[in-house]
Amino acid sequence: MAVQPPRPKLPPLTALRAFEAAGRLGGFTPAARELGVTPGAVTAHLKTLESALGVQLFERRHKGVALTELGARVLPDFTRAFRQIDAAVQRLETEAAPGLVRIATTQDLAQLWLSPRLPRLRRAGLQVVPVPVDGPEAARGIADLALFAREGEGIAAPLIAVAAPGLVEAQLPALDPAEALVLAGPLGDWEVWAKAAGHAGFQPRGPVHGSAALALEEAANGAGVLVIARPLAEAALGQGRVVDPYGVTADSGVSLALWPLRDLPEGSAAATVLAALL
Amino acid sequence: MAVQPPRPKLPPLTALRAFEAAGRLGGFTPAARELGVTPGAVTAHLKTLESALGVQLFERRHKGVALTELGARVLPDFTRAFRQIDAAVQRLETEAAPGLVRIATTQDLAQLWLSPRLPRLRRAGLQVVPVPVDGPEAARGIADLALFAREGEGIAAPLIAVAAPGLVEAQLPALDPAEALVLAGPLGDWEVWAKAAGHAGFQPRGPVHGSAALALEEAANGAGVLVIARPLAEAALGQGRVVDPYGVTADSGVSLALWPLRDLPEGSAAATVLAALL
DNA sequence: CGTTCGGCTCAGAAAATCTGAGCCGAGGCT
DNA sequence: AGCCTCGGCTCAGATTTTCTGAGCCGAACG
Repeated sequence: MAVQPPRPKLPPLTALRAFEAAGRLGGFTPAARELGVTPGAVTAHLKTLESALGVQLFERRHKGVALTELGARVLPDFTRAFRQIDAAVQRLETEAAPGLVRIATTQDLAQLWLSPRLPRLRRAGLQVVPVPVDGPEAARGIADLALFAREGEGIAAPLIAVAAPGLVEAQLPALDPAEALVLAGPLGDWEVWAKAAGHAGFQPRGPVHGSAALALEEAANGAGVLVIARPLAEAALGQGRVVDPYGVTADSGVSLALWPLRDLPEGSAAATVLAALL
Repeated sequence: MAVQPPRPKLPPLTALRAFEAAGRLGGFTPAARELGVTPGAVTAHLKTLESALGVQLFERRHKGVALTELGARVLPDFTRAFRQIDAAVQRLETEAAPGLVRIATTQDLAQLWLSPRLPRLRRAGLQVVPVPVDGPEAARGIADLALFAREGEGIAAPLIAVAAPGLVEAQLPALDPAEALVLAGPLGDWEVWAKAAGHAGFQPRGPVHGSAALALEEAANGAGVLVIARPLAEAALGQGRVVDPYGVTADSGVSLALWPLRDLPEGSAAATVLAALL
């Protein structure tokens, strides 16, 4: 008879969303990435949900988690339901701002690859906005297109070395480890490039940058030689801010990929932009 | 190019829920009732949503609001989507606690009408829990059945007058305005009863109670005569705690209604309870 | 046997959400 | 005209939710 505490409430939508993501992706950590929160937050949500319902949704394994039988049974319903919500939101946003195309990408790709290509699209009346996200997983529902580097097919992204024109002058600069600027990540892989250039085992010792834009700026300012994926350096090469003194190209294995994050209606602004950029 | 503030996010689910409810119910106030919050909270949600999207979803009319053309266009998608969520939650809860049946009702009905009937159901292995809510509108999604007084068909709820047995003794108590206990609301309508009893125009002056349980307790303790819907007094009459000294019955126009808040699968615990209580 | 992976816990911080009270304009009523 | 009611708005402040960050722990990997 005890009529529970004051306000009976439905389980919080945000906890349900966490359950859905964790179930679909098979873990709290990937779910956290998708939701743009820390894993601890997901843990907390699931704990809330499970204790509110008095049921276990996940089995805690030594490494990771797995849906319980009950969890697996109800998950598809939630996946469907949230997909519908996302679709409705997408539609609303599209209708709210027709002609606006959001591209989820990294700061670097936005600045060095996308930005130079936008003016032409703008002139065609398409409003394109880069949305900075940590990774493709976090792009769910917040953009129309995704642009990221990834292994496999796409826009080729071979590695080249670049340096300030002033550094080259009459002769090729010697490869000095102390002046070898490093861009972290596969888009700035010195090892691969050095091998292709016949300097296998070369150890760059210059400053390490996380940002391609900054690394490129440094190179343009004469700080040294930088290995970088060509598409990122194209604008700077075109403006003569850097040059490719060695002419050595190496395949990094990754390429730039641009893909739709949802169904793009035929002839929609997003579809047009996608076609124009490829 | 300005890459907006740090974290691009999807519109908060709770604001979307507010939009859906307001759109479906045609106003912020009814939506607030359904969501169990104040109208101000709904106003705020809609403001958030509209400014996040940069779109007007509602036209503000002098009295109330109306969906804009855009709002009306997208509303059905959201209604469908949230219905799916609710259904998924219902299913999850049912699977989490099979045999548990939640009945949304008022404190009074739970205590005076439902409670006496539960032991029999419990003996049949059905776990029935009353969920106290403000009104039927607020019951959405948090219970399986709803039990409320309302105009129209249902379990008849004629008005009778009751008093403590000690008050009656040898003769009928005179109708003393000062000892006429009042239960607020249609389930305690003195005017209707008095007219049926041939005392048209009688003005009760006793204490006014909002709670039927409390009013009945007062009557049982000899505080005076109380007009109340018979179903609420049945248990007390059966125990001899109060008696019906006048034997006058008046139709209040309202009755008790018990109805399902969602599809009840054939043979489910909720369906069984519904059948047993009617 | 050290390292990595993934989840858990806890305290504190930040943000979302809610309330309550009063305001305002329009329409209905007398 | 004057009064009342209705429904939404605003604002400050309170409350609750949600999130982070740092450290812990056990198992699997190599």
